[in-house]
Amino acid sequence: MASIRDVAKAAGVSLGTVSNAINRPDVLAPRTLRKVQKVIEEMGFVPNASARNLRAGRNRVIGLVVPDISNPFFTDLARGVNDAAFAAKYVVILCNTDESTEKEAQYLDVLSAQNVEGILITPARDSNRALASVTEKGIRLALVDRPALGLQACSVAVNDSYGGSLALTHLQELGHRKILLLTGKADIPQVADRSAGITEAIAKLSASEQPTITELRLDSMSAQSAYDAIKKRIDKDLDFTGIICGNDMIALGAIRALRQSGISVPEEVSVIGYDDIDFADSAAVPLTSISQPAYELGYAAAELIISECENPERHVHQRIEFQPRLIVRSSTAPTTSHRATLRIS
Amino acid sequence: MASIRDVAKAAGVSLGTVSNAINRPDVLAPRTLRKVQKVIEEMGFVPNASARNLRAGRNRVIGLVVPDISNPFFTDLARGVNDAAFAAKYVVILCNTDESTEKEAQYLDVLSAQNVEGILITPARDSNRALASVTEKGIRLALVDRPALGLQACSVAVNDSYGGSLALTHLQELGHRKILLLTGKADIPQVADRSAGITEAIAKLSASEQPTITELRLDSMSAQSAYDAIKKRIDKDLDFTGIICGNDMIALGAIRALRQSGISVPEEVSVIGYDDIDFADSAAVPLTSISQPAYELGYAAAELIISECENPERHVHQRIEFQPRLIVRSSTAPTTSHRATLRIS
DNA sequence: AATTCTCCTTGAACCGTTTTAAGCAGATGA
DNA sequence: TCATCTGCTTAAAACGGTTCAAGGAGAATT
Repeated sequence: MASIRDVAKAAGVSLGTVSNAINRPDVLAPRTLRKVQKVIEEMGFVPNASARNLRAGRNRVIGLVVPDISNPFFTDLARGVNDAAFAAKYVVILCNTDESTEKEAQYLDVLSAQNVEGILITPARDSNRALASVTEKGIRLALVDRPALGLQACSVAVNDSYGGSLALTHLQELGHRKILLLTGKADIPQVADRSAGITEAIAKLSASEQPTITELRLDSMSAQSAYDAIKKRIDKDLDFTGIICGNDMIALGAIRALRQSGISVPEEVSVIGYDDIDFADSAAVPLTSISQPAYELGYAAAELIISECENPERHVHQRIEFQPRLIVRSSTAPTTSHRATLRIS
Repeated sequence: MASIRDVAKAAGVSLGTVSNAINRPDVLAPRTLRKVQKVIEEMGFVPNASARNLRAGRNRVIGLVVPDISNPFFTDLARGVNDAAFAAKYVVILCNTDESTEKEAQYLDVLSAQNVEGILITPARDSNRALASVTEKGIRLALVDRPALGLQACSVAVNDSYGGSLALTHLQELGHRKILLLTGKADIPQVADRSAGITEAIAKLSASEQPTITELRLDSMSAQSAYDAIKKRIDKDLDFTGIICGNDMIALGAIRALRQSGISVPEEVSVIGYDDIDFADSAAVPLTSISQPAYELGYAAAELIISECENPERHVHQRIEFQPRLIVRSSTAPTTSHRATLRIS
């Protein structure tokens, strides 16, 4: 392992000159610069990041903390983060919390021990205490897909409330009046915001047009648990004509359960997903879904925190909000009664 | 930012004692230990990883270099790596090469600058030179899903040749004699190995039973490029009854193209994917696929490299090989002639 | 020729840890 | 009482860089 001293000796210059050759090539005489660069090249010298960081207090590392990287939304997000980081010569440490507050706290500790410059996080719940202690250690924070409640930090989000209203309005316009909301735990902020958006959208409708909502909370937002929940529900009677799902995996699981019980989608029940994952298009019933710009979200978040790291004094915290879009495919359709109405008019 | 000195001052002991409290609690007198721990707790002191690493030469960071994290195979793999790393209190830097040798080399540079202890890599092509220079810098290497050609390194892989033969044998037994191989560039090792497995499997058959293979190389192993390729191919005539795909995304794209052209799957053409991604089950036509234990692969690879980092002198390089499995769903079926044959006999 | 300026280069301090040899009590044995 | 031992604690030397004040060599000016 060559050190900067070895290079200096080999090039016949002082250690400081080698450092300059690396970090401020312009202060060196061209001849000296070339000479040093040649030696660096020959020896395959790579500056030790730890030593560098120790002195400079910077290391070009950021942490990304997400609930579940297997979820395509976060996969895309992670790619966005990675690409933005790579472009700025930063590096990303990926952390999976599996929605566990405890694991999140542990990862936060590890990241601050690693001295990362910034952390991009989608907090599973309101983990404000843990987050506050991170900022106290001088680590910059950016909240992803979640507003910064009282925290001095940037945030990047998709308008979940609007997303919820998009889904509801779509089903409502197709004539659905009894809607099942199949979603995750209420303490997940995204879940709460979308519910709020749905409630608001309903409030704006005239009384006669207002659908009734039944909520069903899943412990895990996976296809399997949606499948199980719907299977159980169907045994009783079918008290809904439309389902709004917390994500596309849930929608896929629900559709599988419905079809296996002989209930056709979208003829008997319409199902709308969330996230518009790549496979929504190739699913057994191509999914109507709410599309979120996950990649762009990640890219923007990384740019934000990197710019804060590079320019702390000039930085002002900001909030970037993306708008979700409704993508209509084949898993939603007008209700039979609505079709009849249309025919009459 | 509290340093170890601040803690020492506050606790009224020397700096070395604080260090001992952290790293070798047993050498301290119980009273001293408690006193120091209390101060550490109160000040929220976290040792600086850079300084630590600089001195100790270790930093508990490993790099994971994969072609594309959006590919569910690598997503699962990354989870496995992350979980194993987390269990050992390591941290993972994720790198996406997009199959580009150049980006791979850049990431390798960044990782060695970061002084990572080890790198887990699925090299896009034979990038032996770049890899060799990494090992020269004292960074340990483990190859994922790829044997170590001449490199002193551990490797973890799935038997791709066997996977290829599984796919071929399945279609062959269903009566298919004209098979299209829809896969990626020939210089991707996995692609080459599977082709080899297919060729070997064919060689073992009697001449009359041997199917003929047509190969079609896609530039990108994505659903879209498969869709385009099949669309173009169909305009001519249908000179195959079965397709073996390089991965499930390709299979999904191919199926979409076939069905849009009025060709039914599996009645007219059987399609077999590779990877058995989560969505294979929920696809328009549930996919027959070759399942790879991606999570386990990642977990094993991370364990291997971490054990090497912890115990360099006792470590011996090893190769772990996992076996793929055939998962039969609805996208493959006997050919019409084969069904006839079965009926007669 | 002496002075002033420029432009580069150098040496030394410092970043926050770990580690090791040395030091210092208090206890034990002679 | 003095020497030896034992059990903790401490001071100081790395680790490999960055940075900055100070120095030195030419070139330009007087």
